[in-house]
Amino acid sequence: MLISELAELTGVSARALRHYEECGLLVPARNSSGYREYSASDAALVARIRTMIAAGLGTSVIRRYLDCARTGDHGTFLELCPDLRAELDAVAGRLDARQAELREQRRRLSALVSGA
Amino acid sequence: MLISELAELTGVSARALRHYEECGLLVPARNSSGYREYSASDAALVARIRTMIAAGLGTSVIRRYLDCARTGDHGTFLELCPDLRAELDAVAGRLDARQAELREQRRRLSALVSGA
DNA sequence: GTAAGGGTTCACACCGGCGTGAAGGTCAAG
DNA sequence: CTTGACCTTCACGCCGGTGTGAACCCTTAC
Repeated sequence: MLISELAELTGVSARALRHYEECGLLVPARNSSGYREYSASDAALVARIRTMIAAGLGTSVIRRYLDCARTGDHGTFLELCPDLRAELDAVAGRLDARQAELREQRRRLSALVSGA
Repeated sequence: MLISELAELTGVSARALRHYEECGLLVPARNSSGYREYSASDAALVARIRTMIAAGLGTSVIRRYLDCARTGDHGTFLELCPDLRAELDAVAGRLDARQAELREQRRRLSALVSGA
């Protein structure tokens, strides 16, 4: 299918799909006219990518994640990529830090509004 | 005092002080050579600005906040600027929303790490 | 032939506080 | 006069997923 079809099917913009290709997340075949030709299974891949983006992962981490998944289809593939595990932990740490930071900001803001 | 003195006194970089001037937060006098000339009371103002930045306020909101404070030195000046109150509430809302979003991201990430 | 509606590849805009040069003026000290 | 440590005003870089044109090619229908 062409890019606009996959876009409508997944609810992701064509621009985003091209972006995913730029990042090496989802590289479709090309037909004789140079048009991107997606397979039916790509819709599921897009869904996985969206989930990971929604989890706060950057495209570079997602790429490594997907590479892990591709090379380790059998069993718990995460064990095959210890670096990835560390990377995910790092992301989690950053999320937690940002969360704590936001809590602190919120506290200061409340102090300003009430006590100003 | 000159900019580097205020910078050292407050622990804020000279670049940041120039940035605050750009944003209209702290506009110092100039001496005959064009050098910024800060007054002693500016140190306290810088501290207030830092507090507000730490509370998640952007420079434009801080500017309005300071203008309010300047025009309403007597009494509870926040009442003089109902728009400002609304703006602070809006900022608080955005902080809360971002916080909820981060919590959701964190949840999804945990699901990915454990359940992948 | 041509208009319409796909597709393609750049490449800038965003958001924002500040780091970080670059190019050049000012001034006290040697 | 010169060195050096200040100061000044630009102005780009960051961080990154995506919106939004611009300029141009493919294909189908009239």
